[in-house]
Amino acid sequence: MPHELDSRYDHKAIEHSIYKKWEESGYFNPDRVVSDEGRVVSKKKSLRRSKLATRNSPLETRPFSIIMPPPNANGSLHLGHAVFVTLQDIMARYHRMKGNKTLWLPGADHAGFETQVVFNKKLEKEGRSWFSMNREELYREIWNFTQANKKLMEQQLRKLGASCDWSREKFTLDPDIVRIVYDTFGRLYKDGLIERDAGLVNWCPKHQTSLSDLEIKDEERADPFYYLRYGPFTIGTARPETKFGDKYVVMHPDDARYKEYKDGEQFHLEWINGPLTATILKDKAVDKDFGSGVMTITPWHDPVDFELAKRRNLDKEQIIDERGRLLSIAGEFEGMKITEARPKIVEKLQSKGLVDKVDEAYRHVVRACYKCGTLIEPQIKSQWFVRMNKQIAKSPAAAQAMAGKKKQRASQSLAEMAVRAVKERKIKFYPEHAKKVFLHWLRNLRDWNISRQIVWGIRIPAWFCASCGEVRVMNPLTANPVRSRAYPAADGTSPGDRGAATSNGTKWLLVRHGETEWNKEERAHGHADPPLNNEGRAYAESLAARLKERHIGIILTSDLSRARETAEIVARATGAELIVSKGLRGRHIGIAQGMHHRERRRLYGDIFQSYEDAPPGGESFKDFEERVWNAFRQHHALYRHKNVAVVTHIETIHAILKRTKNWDMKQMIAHQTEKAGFTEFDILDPCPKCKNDLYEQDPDVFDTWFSSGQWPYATLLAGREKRGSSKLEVRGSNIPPRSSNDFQTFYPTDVLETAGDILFFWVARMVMFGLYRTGEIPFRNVYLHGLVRDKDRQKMSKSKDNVIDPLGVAEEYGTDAVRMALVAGNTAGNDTIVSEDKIRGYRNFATKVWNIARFVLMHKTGSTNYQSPITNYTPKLTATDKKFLVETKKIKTEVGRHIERFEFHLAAEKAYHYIWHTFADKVVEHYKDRWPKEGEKRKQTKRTLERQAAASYTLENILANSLTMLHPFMPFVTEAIYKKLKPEEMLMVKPWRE
RNA sequence: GCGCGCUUAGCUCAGUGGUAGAGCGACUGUUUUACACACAGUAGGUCGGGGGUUCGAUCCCCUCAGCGCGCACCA
Repeated sequence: MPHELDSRYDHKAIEHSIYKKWEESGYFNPDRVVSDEGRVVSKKKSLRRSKLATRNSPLETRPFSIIMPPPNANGSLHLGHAVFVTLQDIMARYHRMKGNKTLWLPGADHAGFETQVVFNKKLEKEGRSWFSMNREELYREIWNFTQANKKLMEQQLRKLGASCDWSREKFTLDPDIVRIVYDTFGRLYKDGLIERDAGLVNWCPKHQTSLSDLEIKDEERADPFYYLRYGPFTIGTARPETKFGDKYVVMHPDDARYKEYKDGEQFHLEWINGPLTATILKDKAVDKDFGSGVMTITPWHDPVDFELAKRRNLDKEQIIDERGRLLSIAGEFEGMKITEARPKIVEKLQSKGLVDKVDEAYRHVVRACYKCGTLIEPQIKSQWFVRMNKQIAKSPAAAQAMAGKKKQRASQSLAEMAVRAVKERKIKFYPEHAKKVFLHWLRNLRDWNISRQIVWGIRIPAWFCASCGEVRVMNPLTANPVRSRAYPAADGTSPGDRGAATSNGTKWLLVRHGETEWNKEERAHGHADPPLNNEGRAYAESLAARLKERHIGIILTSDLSRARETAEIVARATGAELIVSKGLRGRHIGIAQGMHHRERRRLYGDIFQSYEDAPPGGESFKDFEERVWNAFRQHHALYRHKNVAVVTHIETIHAILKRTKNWDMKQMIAHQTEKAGFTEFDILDPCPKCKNDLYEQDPDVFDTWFSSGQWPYATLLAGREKRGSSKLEVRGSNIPPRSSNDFQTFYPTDVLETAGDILFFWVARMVMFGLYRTGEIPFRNVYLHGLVRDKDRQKMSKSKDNVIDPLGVAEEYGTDAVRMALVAGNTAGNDTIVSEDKIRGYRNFATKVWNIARFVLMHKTGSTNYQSPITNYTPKLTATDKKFLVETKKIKTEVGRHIERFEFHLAAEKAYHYIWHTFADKVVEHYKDRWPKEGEKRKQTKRTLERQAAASYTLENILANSLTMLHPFMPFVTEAIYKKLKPEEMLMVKPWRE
């Protein structure tokens, strides 16, 4: 019997195959136009069909687009993701049924720093760390890690019923996305909105990178506050360890207590490590009422002091290094961590009588890395900053280029552009008050540091001339190719480099040879010629692997075995041509040859540090450098258009670096050996300033939000280059070729639906970049959802063990139940409470819907269940039947209106309430009377049969409408039921208004 | 310090200028052929305190209190 239904809805048996049918139908792709019969027809044809044309009135065929916030490809989806999937899917499904050309574009984010931190935790468990890995290794491993997660995540999105267009899926590291990100960087640079500057950055001593102002969290805590005697003054500080170099003492110009002192006046004092000359400054930056009203300044490690020093052009000195240890200025405290040093410094100050008093319970706010909680140590660093408040001189070149027409706009900054768009109500916020928060933030915005000292991300497309430091910004994916060059994703530059060329297209690498027994014994080689040992050969193999992906054409090496053997191993692996050059030999050290380094330093230390003096029987550094440089220059002239690896001796590398970078001996010696062991140059068009062509690329990568901030237009433009989707074609469906103008069709997008906590991180940046590059807002509406909490209002976290795995509960109660639980009671901007009880409640509702359908199908015209003869009777609708029908349509319209107003909870609750408490409780109950009860002997007349036919018709109609209105919320169970009702059709594309 | 919210039934939350709703929970009854993942019913709130506007306020305004969040350079 065709309409036999079990009394329970078995989601497990059905969900997977339903999703598969949806996906294979191709209806997730907006390029498919749906006819009323549910078949796909070509666009031109479909418009000629009058029926379709009627339904798809101009209003309804307008496109509707949502770009999915790309989940981080570093873990599996949690309930927060399930919330966005549900809300966005509701909109997508509703608009698709309404007849809009609906695009929901999925993606994944590489999530730079976050992912590298997550990955590092994994490494730490294995006893490894990112700091002990080279760039390529680390990049490759994280690449594989994210790809695996991404795949998993896509499956999870499917499980949640996401009706997104997989053929347009994007990853933030896709080459076509990266190209656009590079382009934006270049244009911002040209417009003067991105500058490289030595600014004070938030430095995380654990992760060894700078962070933006948004990536730090404030933490209130109690620390001792020390009052120290600084000459005639008393200064207050919570950080005595930064005070070693303080030589300016500042007070407010109006402070009567210090009126006898004059700005610029100098005095001598005894300080932590001895006498010091200090200068008095009068400046309004000082708060008279705080502490003693006098402070000394540490510009290198404090934002206020930095600003003051910058404004008044004062000296700045670094006190604390990147690992959080004191530098040599600290004298006896050098090398100590600040936590360790602080009490000892205070002790010393005390012993010198310099401590006035200590306030032990001083409460203040410290800033910490938002990922690891390590205290942020401000440092001065040369980094790339986006100038948020700098006026763009003319209308932005970027927007003109993209819009293809001139946009006349007044001079304004990135922040002002965004403020204006919001104030002009071009972008609406849900909840509305988010607008105030948004504007408040924009108006207090500071420059944004986008440099990150990590590997995982899009490498900044900026090069520095190795000789004079001149900056060159270019898009390596579009710059004029001299020759094509393939960069694999794992080479540490960026996957965007694949198959692309830079303006000159070649790389020169200076790499060190493998180890010999002499190296192991720490004996100096000179021109002695021991072979590689086992470790040396193993190193050569790993070097070969590292170089293999770089398409090395030529390997230059010296004729000495250790270099030459290393080079041969690399040549075998890479297929590169080997060129042996005696000129590249290391320094000839004469009598010191074979000596232990310590011995050599003891006997000849001065000579080896000197430029002109030669050791007995050996070369002076000057002669050595000349010889190496000549050889290097000759080869460089011959092979500069090829990718070259120079496999040679560490002194040779040092000599080349010294010449290239114009170092003196001191600078060269200070250069760290391990860094020189793998030096990478790009050979570009000669530097306009100094005519040299060796460049080094900035090793930093972009803050991840710099790329995701461009997501709306990047995804839509990137899609332009690709036609069709091989992925879906493989599955045997007939997806038409990708529309070539996604950007024109779908931009600006309709809704940006995302978590409220990334309003600044993401939403604000998208608005600014969108306006800057396209001249238009990226989305018309911003809907923000809150955090998911458990029934005790607790934030879900692994440590609290209250995490609900969305896929787990979906497995147990059905995806539909989870989706309903996530949308019911979920208002814009507020946190959502989800408990298993709530999910169970909506599972019960799914069963309810199922059983309504069971009843309707049992009483359906033609059903064999009751051996109903009503098939032959024309339904004669009674007034009640009509009333019921009208009511359903009214509710359906209201549900739709709520969705359009972003009142998803009201829509869901309305549909729920109607279906359960009207349709089931009243309508179905009402119709039971039209059929004879069991055992009842009621005479079936023409009239009763007509009334039964009317009941059947009405019930079926109400069921279809109920399924329609519920489908956006509970897509699986509704589609499953609809399949029983109309086996040939698909509810997902059933017109909403039918 | 500045800004933004929240305070409604035991719990979690909706909601409206005309003296309140849902889910879960509690209690009573019911195995009636759509559904016990159900049905019928019951109890439970002076809508944080105070003041104002209004014919009328839980809803609008002011104020106080408690809670939460965001921003902020007080060394």
